[in-house]
Amino acid sequence: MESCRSCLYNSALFEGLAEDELDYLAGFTHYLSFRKGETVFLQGEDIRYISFLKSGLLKVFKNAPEQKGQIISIAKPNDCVGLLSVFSNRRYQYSISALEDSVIYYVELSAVHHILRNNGDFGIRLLGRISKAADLIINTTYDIYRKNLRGRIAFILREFADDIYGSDQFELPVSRKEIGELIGMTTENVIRILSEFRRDGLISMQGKSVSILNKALLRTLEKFA
Amino acid sequence: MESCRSCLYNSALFEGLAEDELDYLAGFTHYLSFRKGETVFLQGEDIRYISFLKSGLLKVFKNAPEQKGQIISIAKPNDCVGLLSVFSNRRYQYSISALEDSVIYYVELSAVHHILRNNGDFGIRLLGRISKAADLIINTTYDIYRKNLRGRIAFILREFADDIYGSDQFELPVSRKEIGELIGMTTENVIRILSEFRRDGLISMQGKSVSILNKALLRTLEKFA
DNA sequence: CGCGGCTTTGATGTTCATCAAGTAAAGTGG
DNA sequence: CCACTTTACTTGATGAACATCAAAGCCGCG
Repeated sequence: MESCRSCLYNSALFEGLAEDELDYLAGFTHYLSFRKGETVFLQGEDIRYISFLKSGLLKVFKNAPEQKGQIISIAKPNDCVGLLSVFSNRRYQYSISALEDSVIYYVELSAVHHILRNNGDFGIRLLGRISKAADLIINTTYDIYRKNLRGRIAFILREFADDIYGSDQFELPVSRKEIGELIGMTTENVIRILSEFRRDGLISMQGKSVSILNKALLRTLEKFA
Repeated sequence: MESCRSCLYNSALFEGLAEDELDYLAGFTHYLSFRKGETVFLQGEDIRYISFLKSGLLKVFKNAPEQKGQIISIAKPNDCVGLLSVFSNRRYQYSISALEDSVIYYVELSAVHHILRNNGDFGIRLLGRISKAADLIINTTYDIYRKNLRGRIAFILREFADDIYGSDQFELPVSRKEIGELIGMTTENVIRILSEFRRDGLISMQGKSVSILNKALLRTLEKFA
């Protein structure tokens, strides 16, 4: 399938592979579309694919019995979802659902294993990518929990603006409650501090629309609060 | 060097390698001893080896400018130290120092790369180990920050007993301050809660000697507090 | 139309960090 | 080896940060 072939080619994960290797993988690749809100897979399901997000936005979370701080990360296009689980567990350690309409490509794990066996350099690059992903999650987690609540909100606002939307104006793809789960605070305090930021002229906001007005101050808050 | 050869053979990291591959790696392996308190390496140093702990106990930490929550983990024998950084960064992202007298084996990274290039299955196993290590750190970190202070102390006491020493009586290898850095709380509160646990008959303790007296209750605290 | 989930604000209480002050232990130099 | 300094440990008092509880408005949906 030509579209799969070109998608693999564009994916950072498979960069450096030879033409024939990409062709081989393309034969074991398909994609699925998900509507906003739909579940992609659930924690505990069997892993049979390496999956990566082509377009849209996903949330990665632990579906623990109503606990807090259960959203691990937000995946954006070209992220490999569940990469950490893929090689260490037979089953997913996280659940994934779509925050926006999304398209996900699936490459059969057995086919990736086949390439890995014959191409050690690909393995080395994959090791690098997985380590970097893990490093990032670990560092981010420690960072967030060192900050006070204002710092956490500042952090997540800047992350949406810079890393996800590339713009200081955006629509929040998540509820206040989900923001709370993402950065470890209660819904009420998320709302309180967002309101406070609006009162102080740091942001403007109505519903899920947010504009960042004073990014410099936001960055300062993120660091020193 | 025969001792290196047999050590590699016993290390879980290299299991599944052929005789000649182990021989090859042994030629690029050496070991060093560290006294309690000595620095093994510092965050920012160049990575040239895959290193694993043969005996002793290490602490893995961020040497941020006096911040809290800066100890990432405690490494015990057969753990690969800095494994997460090895494939993703040229320099260590963490510092390591010895909590007890320790012996560390070093395998030259270039030699490991050489094996990886020619043995894809080794790469797959390494991917699994790295993913598992990352998964564990991430899960543990989230777990700890969900708990209240009593739960955190209960957690770390059980971890020392079960995972590190395999006994309900042990000598703490770390100061109260370091416990605080490990589980994200102040030194004073570490002491307060340890004292409280002693008053309530959960543990007995003098100096760094600890005996766990009521493990069931400790486990309950760990879960529901 | 009414129900449930999301949002918002205020009041209250708990948990935890900070500050302070003192004792014990451990290293250091004469 | 002893005075001296520093570092670790301990307890109590205080205050700040944050969660919890409560109540009301809002919105989408069956």
